[in-house]
Amino acid sequence: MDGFKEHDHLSCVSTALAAADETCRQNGWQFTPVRRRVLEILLEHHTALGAYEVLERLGAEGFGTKPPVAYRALAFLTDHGFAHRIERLNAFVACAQPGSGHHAPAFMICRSCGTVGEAQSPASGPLGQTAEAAGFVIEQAVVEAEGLCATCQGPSV
Amino acid sequence: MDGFKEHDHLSCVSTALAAADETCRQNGWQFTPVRRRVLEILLEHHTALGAYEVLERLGAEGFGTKPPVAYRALAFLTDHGFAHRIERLNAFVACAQPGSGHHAPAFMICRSCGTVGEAQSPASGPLGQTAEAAGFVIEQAVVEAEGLCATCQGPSV
DNA sequence: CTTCGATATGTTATAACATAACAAGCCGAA
DNA sequence: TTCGGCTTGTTATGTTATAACATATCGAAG
Repeated sequence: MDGFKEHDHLSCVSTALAAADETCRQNGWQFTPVRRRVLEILLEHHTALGAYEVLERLGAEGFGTKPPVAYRALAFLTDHGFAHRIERLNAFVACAQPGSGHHAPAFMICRSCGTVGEAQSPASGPLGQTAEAAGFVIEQAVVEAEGLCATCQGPSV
Repeated sequence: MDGFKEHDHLSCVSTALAAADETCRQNGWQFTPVRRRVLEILLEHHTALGAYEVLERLGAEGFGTKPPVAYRALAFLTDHGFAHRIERLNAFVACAQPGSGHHAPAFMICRSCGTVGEAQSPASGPLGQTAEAAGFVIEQAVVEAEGLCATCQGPSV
């Protein structure tokens, strides 16, 4: 599910939650209430949320109100591949490909509607070649494209 | 000059400064003392510097001591292609390809020595294809690979 | 030469993002 | 039942970034 297409968002959410549940159970990770709730919050939209926005929601629902509460849950989710940090925005999105054996993600950020789409990363490609030529070993890559999604390009295009 | 290879750093610096001088003159941009000095500071190393590190240097040299002084000079440099912001590090590097008609840069960040190398961005490549298929128009892309440069891989490799 | 507008520099103050360090609760295994 | 590991919560602070306003510089129009 890439967030740009119209889709059944309810099933999109429930699929992701179920996948997280399942993965956690299999690995012995604790999918606690805060963690689950933060994932749900991220899943509500296909846009990225700042840690403080998430925190505000948590606080309003009776969870802790201090930054570490949000940051820790977000760290859990990103560490285990249930969410991603978008460096460009200092914000977080739910992973759009729950359960897909992980993958170096690349993102497309619509500057108009804020939707963040996820794609496979160009692990090979020109950068990989340049890196190889330089003897540089890539361990992790941030690939974030900003632009306009099809919907936001409007009728004039 | 890619920062990973050994090189004549003095000429590396002077080339970049001369290119900036020249480009500014041609375009009627003011290459003022703060701006020039900030570029010099960034050029001292092939690593990224935080805005506050730059600011500290400026303050010690009689320039302003408050954040906007550094941020404005850095904005000037990045806006005109003399430096780049590295999102991953919330920091800035001098552009390694002064004068090269610009270019969507991709970066290789060595997590050991901090050196930031610059390459051409994979404008085409897998992400470009995915974007095109989705009707997403890429306006700008952040591509930052983190890993180990050849030197820092040590003899064991 | 002076006054005006554009640009640049500097300041104060505050916003936004992030983490270290410690205390308390929960829960399963010894 | 108590010990150890993990999770949650807190206080306090650190780091990165910008808005808004004051001052200065300088060339062009008057």
